[in-house]
Amino acid sequence: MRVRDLPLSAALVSHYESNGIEELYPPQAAAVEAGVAEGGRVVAAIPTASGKTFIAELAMLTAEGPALYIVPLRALAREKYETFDRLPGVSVGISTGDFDADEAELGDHDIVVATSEKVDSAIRNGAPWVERLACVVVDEVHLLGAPGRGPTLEVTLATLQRRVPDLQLVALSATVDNPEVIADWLDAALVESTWRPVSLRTGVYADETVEFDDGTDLDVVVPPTGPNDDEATEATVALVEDAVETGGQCLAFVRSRREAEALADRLAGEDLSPAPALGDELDELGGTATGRQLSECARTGVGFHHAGLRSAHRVAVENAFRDRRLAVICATPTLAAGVNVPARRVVIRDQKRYTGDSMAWIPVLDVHQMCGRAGRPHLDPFGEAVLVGDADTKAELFDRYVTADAEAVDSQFDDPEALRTHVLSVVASGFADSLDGVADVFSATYYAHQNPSVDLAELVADVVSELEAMELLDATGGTLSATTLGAQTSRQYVSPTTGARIVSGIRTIETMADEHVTARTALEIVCDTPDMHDTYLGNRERALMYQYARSHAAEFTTAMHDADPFEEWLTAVKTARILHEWTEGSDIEELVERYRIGPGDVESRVERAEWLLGAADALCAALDTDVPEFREVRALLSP
DNA sequence: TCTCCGCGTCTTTAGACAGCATGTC
DNA sequence: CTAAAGACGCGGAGA
Repeated sequence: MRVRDLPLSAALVSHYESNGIEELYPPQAAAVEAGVAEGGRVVAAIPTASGKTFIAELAMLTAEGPALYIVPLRALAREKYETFDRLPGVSVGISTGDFDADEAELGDHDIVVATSEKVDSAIRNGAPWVERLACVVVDEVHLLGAPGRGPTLEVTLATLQRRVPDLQLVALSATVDNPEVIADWLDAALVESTWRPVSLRTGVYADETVEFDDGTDLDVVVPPTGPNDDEATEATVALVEDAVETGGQCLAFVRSRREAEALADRLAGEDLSPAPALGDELDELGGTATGRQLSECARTGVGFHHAGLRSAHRVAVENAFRDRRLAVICATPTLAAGVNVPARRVVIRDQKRYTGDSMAWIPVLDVHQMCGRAGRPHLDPFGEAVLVGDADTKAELFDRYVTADAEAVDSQFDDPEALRTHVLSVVASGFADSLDGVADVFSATYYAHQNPSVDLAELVADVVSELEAMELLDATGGTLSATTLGAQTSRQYVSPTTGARIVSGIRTIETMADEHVTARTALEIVCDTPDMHDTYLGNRERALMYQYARSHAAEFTTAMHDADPFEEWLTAVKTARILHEWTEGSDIEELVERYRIGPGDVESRVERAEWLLGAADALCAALDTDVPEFREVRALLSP
C-alpha cells in the first residue's frame, strides 16, 4: 500500500514522499485496512518506531472535524506539536499546564495536542471545543494501568465517548499482554504487530559474551577487573565502547541518579568522542555542581540524564544526542518513556530497582520500552539491546525479559484517592447528581469493563460519604451537589485530600495571632498535601529539621505533637523550608548544596507550589476569607 | 606523627500531570 | 516473594 493511494491531499502526499515515506509499513497498512482513514476506531499495539505517528496523522487528517492528540508528558506534547506543525496546511494548537495557550482559540485548530490531565480539566470546566471533536488519538494508552494517572485517562476517555457520540477513537499502545481488552472496551479494531523497520536483537551479557535472541553472539573483551571494580559496570563500559567504536551511539540505563552520574564519569575517562564546544554550551546554561559535572562529561562525548537535572539541561542532552554530538547517555528510566532518543545500542546494567521497601525487578514493559530505543530508522542497520547479567542470572534474565511478554494493563480506578477525585469531579461538573447517575458515568470506564460484577453504585456510595465528611459534597435529599469548596477543589484540579487539607489550614490560620501567620505558614500547608512531592529527609538532617520545626512551631498550622505521621510532616517542613529560602533569594546552587536535592527537584517543587498556592487562594475566596500570604508567597516564587 | 588501607556500619535509593478571573489597553 | 551499592568512620599498620 502506498501513501499516494490514501485519501490525502496532494500537498500532504508530497510532504510524506519528500520525507521518504512512500510505502506503508505493514502495521500502518493493517491500520488502514482496519479503517483508520475512514473514521474507524482502532487500537494499535505495536512497537516504538514502527510508525505510530503516521497512523495517528492519518486518522486526524482524514477525520471530518478537529482532532485531539492526548499524550502523557509535556515534553512529548511539545515534540508532537512540532511534528504535526510541519504538515502542510494543518493548523496545530498545544495545551499543557506549563504552556500558556489561549484557550479561546483552541477550537480553531485542526489538531490540538494536550496532556491527559489538561483534557480532563478542560472537560470538567466545560471547554466548548471538546464537543466539536471528530477524532481523538491517545498515545501510550497502556498508561491506563499506571497507578495515580491511569484513572484520569480512563475517566477522560469514558466521558469523551459519552459527550461526543460519533467520535473516532484511535489508541496507540506499547505491546502489552491484553490489548484486546482495551480494544474491546473502546469498541475498536485491534491491530497487533511486533514488526519493526529496523531489526532489533535483544540479548543477555555474561562472561564476555552477549547471547542474542536471534541465535547470534557478540564477544566483548572486558579488561580484568581490579578489587574495586564492579563487574557489571566494567562490562557496561566495554559494551558502550564497542558500540561507539563501530560508529554507533549508545544509551546505558542504570538504577539511580547517582549511578548515572558515576557511570558517566567512568566513561568520560575513556575519551570516546570529544566535543569540547558542547561542554562550553552546557556551561552557559548556568552553574550548579551537577551542571558543571555534566559539561565536563560532555566534553568527552558522554552525557547523563535524570529528573534531578534542570529541564534546560535535559533538553540540551537530548538534542546533543540526536545531533550525534554525544556518543553516550547514562540515564535513569526517564529516557525510556520520554521523547524520541534512539540509539544503536541500549545497555541495561541494572534490572532491579528499590521500590520503597525492597529491591524489585523492573516491570517487563519498562525494560521493553528501554530496549525499544535501540535502532534509529534510516541511520542504523540494526538495533541491539543488551541486559548485563552474569553466569548466575543469565537464564533468568532471558526468561524474564527477552522471551517474556509484557504485563497486562489493569485498571487502577478503585484506588480510594482516584475514586474521590473522580466522584467529586463528575458531580461538580454537573454530569450526575445521584449515586446511580455517577455509577452510570463510571459504567463506561475501563475499570467497569474489566470488573463487570462490581456494583458501582455501592462503590460510589462509600466515597460520597467520605466527600461529605470533607465538606466537598452535599447529599441531602438524595441529590448530590458539590459545595462551594468542592466545586473550587475540582476546578483548581487539586485532589480532594489536598482541598480538605488546605481548608483545615485556612481555618487554623483564622485562630492564630496575626504575627504568627507568615510565608512559612502558607508553605507548610501547601507542602503538607499529597499534591506536593515529598523531599527526601536524610537521617543527618533530621535533627536540624526538627530544631527548625520547633523554632517556628508557632507559625505552623500543625502542632508538632499532633503531626501524624510525624516523619511525613517533617518532610513537608523540609520542602517548605527549601521553598521559603528560595523566596528569600537563595539560588538553586545553594539549595542543592544545603539540602542535597537535584536542581531539577527545586525547579519542579517551585512549579507545584505556585499551582497549589493559587488553589489555596481560590479556596480562601470560597470560604469567604482572605489570607494574603498565599498570594504574596506565590508572587515571590516566580521572580 | 601522618597517611593510607581494610573493614564494618550507615545511608540512600525513578519519575512528574494539573488553575483562574476580571478589567484594561 | 525480594536489597544492594556507595559513603563514611574507625582503628591499626606502615612510612
